[in-house]
Amino acid sequence: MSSTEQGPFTKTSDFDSWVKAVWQVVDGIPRGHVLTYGEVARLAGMSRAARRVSQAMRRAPRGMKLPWHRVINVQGRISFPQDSSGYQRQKELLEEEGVVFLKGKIDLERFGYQGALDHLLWGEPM
DNA sequence: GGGCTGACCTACT
DNA sequence: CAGTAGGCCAGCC
Repeated sequence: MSSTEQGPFTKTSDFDSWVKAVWQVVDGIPRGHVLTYGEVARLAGMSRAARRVSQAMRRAPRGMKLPWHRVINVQGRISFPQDSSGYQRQKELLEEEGVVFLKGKIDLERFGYQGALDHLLWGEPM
């Protein structure tokens, strides 16, 4: 038993399996909510692979209709350059679902998974 | 094999 | 709050 376990995916050949796990996690994000790259990586089984989540989503087939726009960075911001078409497209899709941008940022306490659970337990803040 | 890039994250200043 | 530094690791040259 190693004390420095990193996860079930230690070989490159396992990366493809992990990619599919990422697709499932992203596909499970409810409308109107978001997850960070790090959260998706952890839920898929590799806590330190936040940077690989974008690779995984880019590999997804078009027909899958993956809700890629519900994945943002831990700062609550969209990870595309602000002047890119990808940024605009992602922001539109999210606002269409009721996600609110405040000064270019999304309140993770409110629209993230953890935030949703907290609201159920503690009630709506404000 | 080596070096660079990137839809990232944490910690520190 | 902004900026920096180190860590992460698959993919591409």
